[in-house]
Amino acid sequence: MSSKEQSAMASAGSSSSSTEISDSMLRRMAGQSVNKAGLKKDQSEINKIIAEASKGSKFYENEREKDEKLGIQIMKLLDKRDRLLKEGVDLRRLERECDTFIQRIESQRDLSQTIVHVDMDAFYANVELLADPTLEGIAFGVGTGVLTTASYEARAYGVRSGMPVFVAKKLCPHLRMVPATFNSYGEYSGKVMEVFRRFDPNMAKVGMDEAFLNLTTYIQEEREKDGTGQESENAMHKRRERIVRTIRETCKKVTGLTVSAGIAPNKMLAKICSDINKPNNQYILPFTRQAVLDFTRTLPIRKIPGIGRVSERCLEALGVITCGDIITKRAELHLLNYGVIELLKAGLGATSNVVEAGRREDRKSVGCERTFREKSKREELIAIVEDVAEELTETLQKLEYTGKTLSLKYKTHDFKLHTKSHTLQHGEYKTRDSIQTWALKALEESLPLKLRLLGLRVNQLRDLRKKGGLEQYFTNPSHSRKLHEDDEEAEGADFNNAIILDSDEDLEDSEAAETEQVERAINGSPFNDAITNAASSTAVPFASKQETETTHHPMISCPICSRTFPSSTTNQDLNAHIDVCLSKDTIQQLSSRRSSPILGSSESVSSTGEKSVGSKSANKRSRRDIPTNKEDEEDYDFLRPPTSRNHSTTSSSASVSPTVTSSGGSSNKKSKNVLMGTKEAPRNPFAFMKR
DNA sequence: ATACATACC
DNA sequence: TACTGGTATGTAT
Repeated sequence: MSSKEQSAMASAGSSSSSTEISDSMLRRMAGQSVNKAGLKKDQSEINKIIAEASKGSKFYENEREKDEKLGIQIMKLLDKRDRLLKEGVDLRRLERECDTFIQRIESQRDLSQTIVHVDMDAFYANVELLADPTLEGIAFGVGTGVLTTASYEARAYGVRSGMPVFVAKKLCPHLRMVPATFNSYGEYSGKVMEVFRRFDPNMAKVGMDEAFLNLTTYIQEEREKDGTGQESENAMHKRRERIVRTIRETCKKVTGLTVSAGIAPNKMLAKICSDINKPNNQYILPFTRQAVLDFTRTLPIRKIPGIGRVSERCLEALGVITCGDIITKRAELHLLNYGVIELLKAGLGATSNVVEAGRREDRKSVGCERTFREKSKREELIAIVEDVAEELTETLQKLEYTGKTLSLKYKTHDFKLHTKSHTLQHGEYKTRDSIQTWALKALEESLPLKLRLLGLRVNQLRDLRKKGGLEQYFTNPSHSRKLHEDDEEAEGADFNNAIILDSDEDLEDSEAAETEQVERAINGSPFNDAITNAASSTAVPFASKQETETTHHPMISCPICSRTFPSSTTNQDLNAHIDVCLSKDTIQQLSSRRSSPILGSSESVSSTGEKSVGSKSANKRSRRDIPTNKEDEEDYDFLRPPTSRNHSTTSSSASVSPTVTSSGGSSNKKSKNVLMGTKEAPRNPFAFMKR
């Protein structure tokens, strides 16, 4: 048994002598933003204080249980791996399969787009600072009960967003707390987003305080104005840096708030880079394949968006700590069915560079929930559900959606989450009554209960602003429409009327469902072909998409070493070359000699983190403060995880490189991404844990 | 279709 | 004493 397994056993088993807190628990209690943050104090000391402070609480007990379960899952995972290996699975074959994935990913690596991630520094805290200058230089937090943000002075003590106030006070006894004022954040957010839009009208907002920009078009236009022709890579580098500095200075001038930024050829890298020189600074990654690979090789996997605490632990158990390890351990990851392709893309730093504004049609659900002090009286719980239902109804009406399925969520006193949902066959949730009726029924059949949270959410939405019927397919093909254009008077509408008029009816026209089928029909899945080909040991087509689709080169070139071959070269020969090339070049470069464990703490990559959390304050919240300003209308402008989209292809403003379209023509019902991507294998750690 | 888990801001 | 709220997406059944 390896030492890895032993340590997995140790953390899974009963590591609870009454004084000892297991390593994983220490990390778990440290909270989600810990890895992103730079720390002045010794982190392990801080972690101990945090865990010690909440030990014995129901919250802690629940976390400990989850931690234990995870440990067991991880053991099963390792068992499964060992069993498969003992059964003589052909690791070499899996490795070769992965190598064709790598080759494919490399062939589509796109360095032509200038992607920027802009991220406001300690957003809520700095807005509060503007309103109250006495907070200057002071360790303070924003929020009540739980911190949504901590000032940089507070962070020096290990105080983090998402941390309960009482724990934060243990770390920093003189911590001052100020309540959150969400309306003002919305106003400032609107102002900075406006600034960002000047540089990329198609900017993708990510929550209140960050955004992705594609500066490619802006840069090109600026160069045309200058009369600058072709530029050296060095000149481009300087130009990118200068423009981003201008963006940040403009934000500061307009709002008084500081911004940090990351500049890179795709979203994942840009996002990671925006953290490096935080606060109030920027970081640019050179736009070369080599620089990207050097950067990712030692990058801790936890930095990859979508890899959270749980995935981190699973991967760690497999010996995958850095992105470089993903390449080294690719065969094992593939063996365990752990979304290798997505991991490889991240590991190679070749992820999506598509920046587009969120569209209204993208919204999938609308919900509302609240936390309160433990309650178990039937009448009290009913009153809360009624209240939540009322608020949800108003939100739905304001946003102009109805939905087919409704779910009730509740958290018991011991922090266990439960959901119940119901979908209407012939009608839609639309009125307060229709929502309340089912919600109350669902609650009552679960009673008696001791609860601390109740929430309702509507799924399977129908957009009331979108025309139903067939004409939608002929008129405005969804993409070109932007948000602002059609929501002028959204806030002026009178919904009380609607409530009365619709009273209790569920029956609504439900014809708008065909859309998905249309979308499915045009989805191709090039990667499926790759998988199929690899599995049947057929050679992978060698040329990149550009080559196959936009031109007809008589020669085929290796995307790794750029060597060219006559088109008559057989697939077998080509594959042989790939093997050699990959093992020589990419793989050696990527596999860290020995993934140095020092990286985790010596922080070559991160420095400070932040992240505002939450939006509405808990408990008491009048229905009147439903957002009403224009930026709030944009709340559906959320982020798709950068790694879940595929790169290259049209980024709306990409005029620099030729547009590339999907090549694989195969059909795959699961794929959602028209651009090129399939979802690929899932990244969920439990996918490969079953049985 | 439903329930639950993970992740992000 | 004390641990948010809103959204997405994936898996299991």
